[in-house]
Formats: sequence, structure tokens, C-alpha cells
Amino acid sequence: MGKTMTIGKLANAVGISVETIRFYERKGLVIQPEKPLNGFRQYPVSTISRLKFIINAKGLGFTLNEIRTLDDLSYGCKMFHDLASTKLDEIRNEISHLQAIENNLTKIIDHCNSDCNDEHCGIIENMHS
Amino acid sequence: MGKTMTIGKLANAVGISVETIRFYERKGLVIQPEKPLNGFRQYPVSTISRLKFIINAKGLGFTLNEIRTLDDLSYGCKMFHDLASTKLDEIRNEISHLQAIENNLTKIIDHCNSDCNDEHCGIIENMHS
DNA sequence: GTTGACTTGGTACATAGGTACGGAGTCTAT
DNA sequence: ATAGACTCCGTACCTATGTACCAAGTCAAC
Repeated sequence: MGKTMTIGKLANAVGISVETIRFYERKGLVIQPEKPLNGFRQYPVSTISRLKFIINAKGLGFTLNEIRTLDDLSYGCKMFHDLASTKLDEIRNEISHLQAIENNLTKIIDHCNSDCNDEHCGIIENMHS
Repeated sequence: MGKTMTIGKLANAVGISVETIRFYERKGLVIQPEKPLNGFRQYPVSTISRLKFIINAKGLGFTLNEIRTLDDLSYGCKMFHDLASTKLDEIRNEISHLQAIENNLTKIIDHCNSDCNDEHCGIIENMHS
């Protein structure tokens, strides 16, 4: 059999904490390897790739549950493509929402720059209704 | 003394739940009014404005803690202006972050549209490293 | 004078993604 | 053989913003 490593080495290799790996295990994202007599997990080297995949998917905005879904469907490229499209829609909605807030904040700031004094601020008044 | 109302009427008037008002009270965002003998809160009408302010500030991206800070400083227009500027920076950072994700997802989707088949997907492979 | 709606305080639950801790066992180096 | 590092499992804790539930008290209408 191939090379294996303990959870600490694995954590070091991918730059996350031991606790996080155990957390992913509880969530079903990382399969708990068979443990030899001493009770310590011995991970195959391939688990490094697995964790990097999880980290990269998180970086693309996928939640841990969504990453687990990818597995459940024993995904191929098409499946992944579909989920990425859905995620892209979500991200764009979030961006739109934030841009609306950005516009409103900008308006407020502009207004305060020109029309306000410390005694009276029309914007703050407006926010009370 | 002016008109007062129970928590249920107040909740109705602003469109949030009784539980939420009690939650805001625990957080110090709404001052618990003096309670008459029967123990029921009697809110002055001005609490409606207060709650609308909270709701509007939340709509601008402020957290409940930040809204409480506004009070602590007995804010005027200038103070509010500064906090709005800071919030605007935060929102813009969030937007940039999401746009980076948007770009990456778009690339992936484009790649899958052209270069992938179900046997081999270079993008998914890349995500493992 | 009873029924139904309302309110009270306190607490538990929920999401998401971890972090922290504690006591016990084990491995490694000297 | 002993110190220090590592690992085990289970559980509690964290942020943020509420929601849900409970038993008990109160109010308004008929």
C-alpha cells in the first residue's frame, strides 16, 4: 500500500487546521480513513487533493453542503457546469444587491457633503420613516 | 401623556414580529418602556420611527451592533456621514470579492462549454491542486 | 364569567463554518 | 524511561439575526 500520513501532516500540507479536517470529516466531506491499532487516522496522499478541491470550491463561493452534493451525484463535468451556472446566478444577484446599497450610500454621502449641517440632516430624518 | 401602544400593535405598525422587537430590546436597540401595573409594555408612538430607522439602516448594510454604535455617540450628521463612508468601503470590497468569483466562475463555465467532455474536465482536475 | 387573543420572561433552536478545550492515550527522541 | 509532541473523542463555544416554544398572567368582548 501507498504512503500515508497523520492528520497533523495533512493539515500542514494543505494549510488548514487539524480541527478543521475533523470538522469536514463530521460533515462527510472527507472520508475517515481506516485507523490502525493505535487509533490514529492514516490518510492516503490523495486526501491532499481532496482537501485542495474543497478549499478551491469554497473560494468559488460554494458552501460545504454544495460541495457534498457534488459528491453525492458522482459528478462529471456537466453536473459541475450546471452547479457553477446556478452559483454564478446567485453571485450576480448578490452583486446587484450590494450595488443597490452602494448607490444608496453614495447618495447619502453626497447629500451630507452638500446639504447638511450638524443641526439638521434630512437624510437621517428620512430614515425614520 | 401621549398615545401609547402595546408591542403587538407596534409590531403590526412597522411590519416586523413581536419576537424581533423583544430581540432588539435585549440588544439595547429599543429602550424598554416603563411598564404599567399589568406588566405590558406601553410604547410611545415615537418608537415606530425608531424601528423604521433600524430597518432602514439594516437595508443600508449596517449591522445591529453598528446601529447601536450610532446611538452611543449621540450621532449627528457628521458622525453618520463617516460611518456611511466606512460602510461604503466595506460594500465595495465585498463587491470586488464577488466580482472576482464571478470572473472565475465565468471562465470555468466557458471552458466547460468548449473544451470538456464527460470523461475529462481540465477545470475540475485543476481544482484538486 | 368565560372564551380567545394578547403579553410576559426565559430559554432553546436555527444557520454556517469553524475554534477551543479537556482528559486520556500514543509516539518519538534522548 | 521520561519529556514533549501528537492524536483521540466529545462537547461547548463563537458570530449574527432572529424564530419558536412554554406556562402563566391579563385584557376585551360577548
